[in-house]
Amino acid sequence: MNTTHAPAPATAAVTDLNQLRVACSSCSLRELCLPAGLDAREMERVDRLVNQRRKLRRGEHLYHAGNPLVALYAVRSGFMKSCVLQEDGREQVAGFHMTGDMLGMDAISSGRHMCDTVALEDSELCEIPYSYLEQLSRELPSLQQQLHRIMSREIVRDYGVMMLLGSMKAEERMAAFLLNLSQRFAARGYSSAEFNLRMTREEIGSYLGLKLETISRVLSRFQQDGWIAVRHKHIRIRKADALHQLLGQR
Amino acid sequence: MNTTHAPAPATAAVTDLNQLRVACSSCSLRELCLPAGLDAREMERVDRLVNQRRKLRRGEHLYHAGNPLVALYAVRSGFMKSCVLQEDGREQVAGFHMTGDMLGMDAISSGRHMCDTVALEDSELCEIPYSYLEQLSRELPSLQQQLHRIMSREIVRDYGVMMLLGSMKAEERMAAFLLNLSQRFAARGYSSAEFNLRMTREEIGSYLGLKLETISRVLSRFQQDGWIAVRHKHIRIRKADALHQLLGQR
DNA sequence: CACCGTATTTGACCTACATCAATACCTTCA
DNA sequence: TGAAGGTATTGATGTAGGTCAAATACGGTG
Repeated sequence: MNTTHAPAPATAAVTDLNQLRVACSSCSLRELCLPAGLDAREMERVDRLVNQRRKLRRGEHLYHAGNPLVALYAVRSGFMKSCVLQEDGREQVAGFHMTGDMLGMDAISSGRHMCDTVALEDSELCEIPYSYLEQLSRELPSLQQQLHRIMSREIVRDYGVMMLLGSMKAEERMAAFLLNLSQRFAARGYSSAEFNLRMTREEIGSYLGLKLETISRVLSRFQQDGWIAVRHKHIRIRKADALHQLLGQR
Repeated sequence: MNTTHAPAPATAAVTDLNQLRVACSSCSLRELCLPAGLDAREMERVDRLVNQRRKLRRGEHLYHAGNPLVALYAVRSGFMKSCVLQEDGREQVAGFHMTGDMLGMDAISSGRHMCDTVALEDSELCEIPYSYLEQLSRELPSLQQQLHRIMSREIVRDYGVMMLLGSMKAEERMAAFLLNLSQRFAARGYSSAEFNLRMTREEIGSYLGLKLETISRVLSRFQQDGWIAVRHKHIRIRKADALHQLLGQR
C-alpha cells in the first residue's frame, strides 16, 4: 500500500460520516442483520443501540475464549473466523463469518466467550452492548424475535456442520462448503459463481475436519473434472449442478 | 412388566396430581430447567406458561423435521434423541436429551423444525407454547435471561460436538461421550460412575461420526484396559482419570 | 529487484476406521 | 416356552484420507 497517498477524501467530516455509517437505518445490511423486520420507529431505537464500531486489522482478535461477554457484534465488512480450542492446544475452526453475520452468542450462556474470533482480513464490526440489547428486546417484540431467530439460525447452522463432519466424505464436504459460500455471497449481492477465499487451505481443512493436503487434492480433482476453476484463493464455479448432485446423491 | 399389578396409588387424584406435577414451582428440575433463577412471584407466572404435558412411548416422535413451531419442550423424564436428515436419506444423531433439557429451539429461525426428535424410552415432556414464552420473557427479565442462556448453551454444546467430530479420533470421541453422559447424570443426582445407555451402538456411532462396529470395539478395548465395565447397555466407569487423560493429552 | 518465509501442490506410503461376514446374544411376543 | 428379529461382538480385509517429504509458487520486505 502506498502510504504517500492522501487520506480518503472523507476525512473532513469523519465524525458525521461515522455517525451516519453506524446507523442501522441507513445500513445496506439491515435486512440481513439484527434490525431485519423492524419498522422505522423501532429502527430508530436500534440505531442508538449500536453505539460503536470496531476496526480490526487482518489477524487481530475480536475476542478470545475466556473474555467476559460485553457485546454482540455484527460484521459490517470483512471476513472472520471463530475457533474452538482444547486444553491440549488443538484448535478447530467452528465457523467463517461475513457481512451481516452476528457474532458472540457463545458467550451468553456463561458470561464468557467460549471461542476465539479473529479477522481474516481487515474488518469492521458493529458493537452491540449486550445488556442494552436485552433491555431493548424486551421493549421491541420484533427485535426480540429477530434476536431469537438469529440464535436459532446459529443452532441450525451447527446441525449442518455436524452432518457434514459426521457423515460426509471429503468431496461432499468440499462441495457443501463451496456451495454454502457461494450462496452466502449471492445473498449479499456478490457473484455466486466467482469469489475469493479469505482463508487458507489449512483453515478450510480445520473447518471440514480434513487436512490441508486433502483440501488441495479435492480442489484439484474438482478442477480436473471441470466443475470449478481454482487459482490460489480465487474460485470460479463452473458446474454448480455437479456439486449439488454430489451432495444429493448416494 | 406384570400387568396384573394395581395401577399406581395416585390414580384417585389424577387431575390434582397432574396439576401439581406440571407446576415448575414444585418440580425438582426447576434449577436445571427454564425457571432457573426465578423468584417465587416469577415462578408462579411461569407455572401458567407450561400448560400441558406430553407423554411419549419409546419410539414415538415429539416432532418431525418440517413440523411448524408450536412450542418448546422440557424433558421431565425419559430420554430423547434428535436427528438431522439429508435429502438422500442419510441421518445423523445431533444430540441426546435427558431430564431438564430444553428441546425445539431449532425451529425458531424458520418457524419449522429442522430435525426429528424421538423418545428413546417412555418419556414425559412439558410443553411451553412458544408465543406465550416470547411474551412472558418480555415481562420477566430473569426468564428472558434464562431463555437466552439456554439457547447459547446449545450453541456452545454444538461447538463441542464439532471439535469432537472434526479433530478427535475414535477413542477420544468415545471417552468424551462417556464422560459427558457421566457428568450429566451426576448433575441430575444420579451416579456418575454407573448408568445405562439408552441408545444403541448404532445411535452412538451416528452421533460420534463412527460406525457401530467401531463403537463396540472401542468399548471392548476400554474394558480390557480396565477403564470401564460394559455389559450390554450398562456402563460402569472404573477409571475416569484415564478417560480424562485420553482427552487432555497429545 | 532479489530474497525469505509462508502457502500450496503433488507424490509415495501408511494407518485408522469402514466394510463385509459370521456368530452370539438379548428382547419380545405368541 | 420357544421362535424371530433386532442388537452386539469379533475377525478378516479394503480404502479414504492422513502423514511425510519434496518441489514450486507467491506476497511481502528491504
